[in-house]
Amino acid sequence: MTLSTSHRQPLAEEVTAKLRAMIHSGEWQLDQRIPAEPELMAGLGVSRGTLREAIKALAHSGMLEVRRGDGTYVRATSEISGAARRMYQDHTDEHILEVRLGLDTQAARLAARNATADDVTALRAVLAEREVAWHAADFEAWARADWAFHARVAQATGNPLLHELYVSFGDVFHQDLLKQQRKGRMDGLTYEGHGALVDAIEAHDADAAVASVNQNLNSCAEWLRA
Amino acid sequence: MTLSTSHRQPLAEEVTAKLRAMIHSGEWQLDQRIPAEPELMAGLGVSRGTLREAIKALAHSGMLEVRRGDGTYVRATSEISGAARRMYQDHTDEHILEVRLGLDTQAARLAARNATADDVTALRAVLAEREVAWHAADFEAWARADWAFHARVAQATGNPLLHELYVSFGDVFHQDLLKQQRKGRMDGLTYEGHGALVDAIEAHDADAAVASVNQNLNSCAEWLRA
DNA sequence: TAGACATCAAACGTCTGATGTCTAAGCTGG
DNA sequence: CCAGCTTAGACATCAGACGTTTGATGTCTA
Repeated sequence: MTLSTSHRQPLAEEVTAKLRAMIHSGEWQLDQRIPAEPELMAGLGVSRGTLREAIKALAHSGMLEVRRGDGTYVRATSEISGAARRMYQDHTDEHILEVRLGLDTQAARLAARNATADDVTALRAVLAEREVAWHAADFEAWARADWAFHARVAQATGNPLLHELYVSFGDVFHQDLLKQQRKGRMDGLTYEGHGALVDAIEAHDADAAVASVNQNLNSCAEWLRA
Repeated sequence: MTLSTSHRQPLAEEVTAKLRAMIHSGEWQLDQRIPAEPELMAGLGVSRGTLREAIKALAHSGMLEVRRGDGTYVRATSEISGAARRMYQDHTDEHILEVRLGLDTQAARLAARNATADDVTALRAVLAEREVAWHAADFEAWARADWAFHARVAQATGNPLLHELYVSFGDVFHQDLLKQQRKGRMDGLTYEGHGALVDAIEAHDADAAVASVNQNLNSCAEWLRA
């Protein structure tokens, strides 16, 4: 804590926090339109200007999209994923994948070092969900479970920052997966490999975990280039 | 502009962009107080509400700090470094270092694959600066050169996203290094190692580059724990 | 003279009301 | 059934006023 903020928090900040909480808690779902300004004014007991400052702040960070004449929509569930959205806009899939590979590798290494038995159990459970969705050809459920697996690995590292990054980037990556599917090029290339990763984590074998991730994502990179 | 803005961009967005440009261009320096709202209103030709929305957006992203009764100050030079500032506030040095290790490793691997002769030349130049600063006991210059080296490695990867991340996080990491120095525990542990990394990059030896980074940052991690 | 206190101007925080502009949906006539 | 028009609702912007906080200045006292 560098600055001792003796000055009390402005009202607009509180309102921003409340709106963020509404989104994060899921009360306002993704892509849903939130109530109009007058209604929110009444509900929160603040003036238009204050409310608009709060909304604009969240809009600027990418969580909300304000459509003039229409309404305001939830576009992301956290600030970081808002940044991720812009990231996706400005960079190619391959470059993003390279950065992800760096994080995935490190996550695998740390998870192998720090994962508990509960972590391993949870990982296998998510993997089972993923398999069920695969066989049911429910692509959306599969993508969700796939990302949940990666996020769970990050959680198993015991590094909250890494976990936060994965959770926050989740909906953007998820959306990207869906986009890939629309290209009609989703064969089962990442179907295997995750099981080996869990085995390596359970055995606390960091090298094997890293190797598993490398193999998995390298093939994914080739697939992107194809 | 990637998104087809069928709807015209709101005025407040334009103002936000102008303010951001003022900061990014260096016209408003770090920690400097920007002109008061009435003055900006006149200069930009917008009403106070519109101006305040723009300011608040930047404040929320961490670039500006608005101090009631005093004025508004520049606190970061980009949105990402604003996010980095908050990241530093919420997580321990060790966890941040773990994430950085993941990125540094990947940067080294990709730089070894993609670096050009010019990249290598530039890297050696930065390293020379760093050494000069070290012998001159100019810690600030050393920290700046050290980070410039890492950023240059990221640039050599040919991955603009990775480069952007390093550049944007620069001032925050730089500040962190200075904080470490204040703890009075800055011995020359990272003095060596970077030379070996450049050699590996020049030889396009990815494994050696990764090994160099691992050794370097692992010792750094131990130093943090000490 | 040095420190504590009172005062003031500047700057941001918030509220209110009015008006402009855009969007999506409903209506209408063919 | 559809194309074009109309309209209600929603956000965008402006203007003015007043409240609250802060930093600086001046003044008084020990």
